[in-house]
Amino acid sequence: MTAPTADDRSLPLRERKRLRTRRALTETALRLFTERGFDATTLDDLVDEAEVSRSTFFRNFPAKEAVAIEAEVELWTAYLHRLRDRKLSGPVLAELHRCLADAVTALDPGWDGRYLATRRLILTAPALLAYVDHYRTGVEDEAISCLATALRVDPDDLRLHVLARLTTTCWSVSGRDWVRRDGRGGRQALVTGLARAYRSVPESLALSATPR
Amino acid sequence: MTAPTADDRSLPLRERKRLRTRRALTETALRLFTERGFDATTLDDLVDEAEVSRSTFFRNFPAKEAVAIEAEVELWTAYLHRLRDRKLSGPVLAELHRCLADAVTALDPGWDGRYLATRRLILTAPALLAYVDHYRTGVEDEAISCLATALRVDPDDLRLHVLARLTTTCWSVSGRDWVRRDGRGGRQALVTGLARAYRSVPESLALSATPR
DNA sequence: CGGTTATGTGGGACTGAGTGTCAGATTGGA
DNA sequence: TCCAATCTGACACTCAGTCCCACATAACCG
Repeated sequence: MTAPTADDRSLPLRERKRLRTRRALTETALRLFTERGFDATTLDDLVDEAEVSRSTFFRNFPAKEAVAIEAEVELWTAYLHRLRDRKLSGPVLAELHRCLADAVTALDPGWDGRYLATRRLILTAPALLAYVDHYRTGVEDEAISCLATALRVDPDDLRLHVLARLTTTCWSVSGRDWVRRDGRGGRQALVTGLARAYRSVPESLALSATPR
Repeated sequence: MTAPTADDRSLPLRERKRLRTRRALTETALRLFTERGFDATTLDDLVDEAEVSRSTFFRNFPAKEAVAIEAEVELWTAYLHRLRDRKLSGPVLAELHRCLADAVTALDPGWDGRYLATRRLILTAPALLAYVDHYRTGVEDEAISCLATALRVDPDDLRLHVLARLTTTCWSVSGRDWVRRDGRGGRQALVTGLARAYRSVPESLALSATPR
């Protein structure tokens, strides 16, 4: 489950190079965007600093925004991966929770810092926020199709949509909280917060307004 | 609740003109995008056909995508409007449902056709889909802040996030279904489908996988 | 090992969205 | 009727993203 690193000798040379440039780009991007701002940093600045061509950039990332949210992508990729592999049994919401929590736990040690940087960046750049919103929708769709297959249910079944969105909602709220505390408590605190979020889901439907 | 039309004599002339150009732009846009495709239609094509300048376009819409999803905006604007005005009492999810259903019902008669055209367009243009995803997130955030104020609850309370997202989820599924049937059954069918969606929300949490 | 093929890279030209500015027109008010 | 506020059109500019082609380098095979 560990992501292949650029110096993994088992990979063909070409693949290793690709990973190296990818990593160079994400690192440089996070640094430049943080220092100068997302909008103020042009793609030319970035590829210049990372010493690759614009062509190469677009062969690795579909858009300027994409290189800034690698940490987000790593998380959801791991989540979907687990969801696909897992034999589901029992309440589905709990299964989704488990997949997400496991995914978070297994991410490489440097992820925390990268994710914090990414989230902070997003707070300053509307374009990034829009990009993440749409990206997560894609993740939800993937999750729905996984579930539909695994449970042998119509992909249009509302229940799947609700469950898939609940997962991103729980993440969104607990993740934001974690970032607000600057990641204090580390991975453990994040997982704990996530669990609390999932626990309070059932209360949501019961929420009632008392007219004053 | 009826949107002001371009020939409402009670409005100052300036405002009437503004509405007229807005309407010209949305109508032309929907037509051109449908005929030639969203990507294949340039902004110059559009403003040329609508007989306004590019400057005027960007004074009315923040992006090319925005002019294509006016029907979507009308819906959610009406929803949020009702949500703000309404005195909430009882189960909040039911209240949200009521706001949305009322909003749909009250929209002007031409809305059906415009919305169908918009949704079909979105199926063909990824950029539009991304734009709508992000737009709806904004609506959810607005709804959350409304609810937080009305219920005197922390805006970070997960329950509000869940409720706000459930609303867009229910809409998304029932709306897609309605569009797939080419809007057959009209507004009434849409509202009925929406009600069914809301009804099946509680079952979602209970959904359980039976290992085979 | 040497030669061939496939794949990746850099460079440059091009399109089109979105922004800023400014002079001129149009509206609202006195 | 005249003035001030506001809106419009036109133009120049930046930058993201696409396309294409010559060249290099890795992978494969005899």
